[in-house]
Amino acid sequence: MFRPNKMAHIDKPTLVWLRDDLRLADNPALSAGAKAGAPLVVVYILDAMSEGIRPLGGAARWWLNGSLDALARNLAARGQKLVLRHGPAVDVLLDLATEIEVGRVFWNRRYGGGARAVDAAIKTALKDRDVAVESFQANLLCEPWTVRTQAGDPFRVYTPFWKACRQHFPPRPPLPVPASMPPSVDGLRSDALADWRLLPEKPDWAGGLRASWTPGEAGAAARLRTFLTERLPDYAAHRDEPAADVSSRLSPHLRFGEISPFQLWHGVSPEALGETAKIGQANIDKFLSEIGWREFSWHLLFHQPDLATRNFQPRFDAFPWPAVNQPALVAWQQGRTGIPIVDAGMRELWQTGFMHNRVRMIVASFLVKNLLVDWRIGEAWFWDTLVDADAANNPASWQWVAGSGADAAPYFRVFNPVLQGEKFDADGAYVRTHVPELAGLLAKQWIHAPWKSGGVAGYPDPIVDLGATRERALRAFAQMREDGADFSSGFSED
DNA sequence: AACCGGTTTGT
DNA sequence: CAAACCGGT
Repeated sequence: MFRPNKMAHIDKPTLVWLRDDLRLADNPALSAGAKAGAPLVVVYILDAMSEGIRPLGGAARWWLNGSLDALARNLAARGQKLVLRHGPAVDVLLDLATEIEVGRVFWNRRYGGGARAVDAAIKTALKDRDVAVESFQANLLCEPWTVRTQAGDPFRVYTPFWKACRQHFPPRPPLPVPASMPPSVDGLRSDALADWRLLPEKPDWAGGLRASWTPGEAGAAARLRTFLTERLPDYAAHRDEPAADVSSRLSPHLRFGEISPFQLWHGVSPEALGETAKIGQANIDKFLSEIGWREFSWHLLFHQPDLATRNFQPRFDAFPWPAVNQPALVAWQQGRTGIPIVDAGMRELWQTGFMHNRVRMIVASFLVKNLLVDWRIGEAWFWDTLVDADAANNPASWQWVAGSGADAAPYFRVFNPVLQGEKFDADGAYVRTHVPELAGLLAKQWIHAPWKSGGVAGYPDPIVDLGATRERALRAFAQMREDGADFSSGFSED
């Protein structure tokens, strides 16, 4: 009959905890909170302390500041507020739950090892207090535990993984922005965003980021519109050309959850594009397969939580990385290696917080194979400087290039940055954009190898010989293969 | 999601 | 003589 324990939470506030899902549209946790018929508290927690949660890099901190600012404004326009708190998420969340006598807590799932441990601990503690907790699928099209080989193992190869993932399609349609949201709880304390000091101070190095990006849900939607109308029609043919400007540039928006993969999947569906768009299926499939690589990376991280520190293929544990050549590493970071396309990429990264995907592979191959620098060191630099680095894609991609990863480039695949430049930046437009020393100084036949024409004043000679370092890398990797008795590879037992 | 050196093929 | 092809790394 009358069941006070079950009814008790109805009027108690609902807490929606936002993390990497800083959007109002297609946000299942927020939509559930809006419908719960109780006061709604929306919180974001800056957690730089919990074990296994990687502190944000500098570029990501800049982005987060803009994204939270945009989110707070969007909420305010709908009569809601964003509560900001900082500290270890378990403590902060449980304190807030007590403070507002919370009835229910909703969030969208995370998939990193440390993040899942935090969420599980909070869920247990809340349930012990008789608080209802519900989590939602919002940030991946395929929950990692639902995609298995016929033998029941996680996939180690991309193509069959994506095929299996696609068996679940079509994904659910995106949810609309909640039509209305109940008001928050009066008098709740919130940190001031500015006090988090997410923005660089002196020096203010973020000018190039401000010029390149608009963090926030509206910026993400604008990028998607531009992509669908201006870039997707040429995507398959030109996505590997860094000067072509056909990539979506949605990665940082996806990273912070300002747009969801569900919105993207449906955004490129024939129904959404309309019959007049005449965008070939090859373009759509190519774009979706990039979404697939994102899914695959999170799938890998789910099954190997220490993907950022441990080789996916254990035989790489025996690889004898030499002591780091510090001047060479700095030259790479600063874009002064004397290899034009490498320097162009590294300077694009430093300037804009982004690098074209093809160029990421080239600069990573150069660091790992030509300079023989441990992939973790490159991964850490990208983590600090990219606006889109996340806990899964960044390490998975570095391991892919190094050859230690899942479905990775074989160890003997050493990119030749001159040939890559000639193939994918044939007229040198990308190099000229980012390496001003080389702009206008050279006929295009030397733009990717200026030393062959006697060099260019003000631009360094190559710091290494590409042919000799290639041979050195092939010898080192071959040696590892001979030495390694353990050819097993892949996921830890879990 | 390569590269390289050597060989064969095609005009 | 350049492009295509091939096998090995």
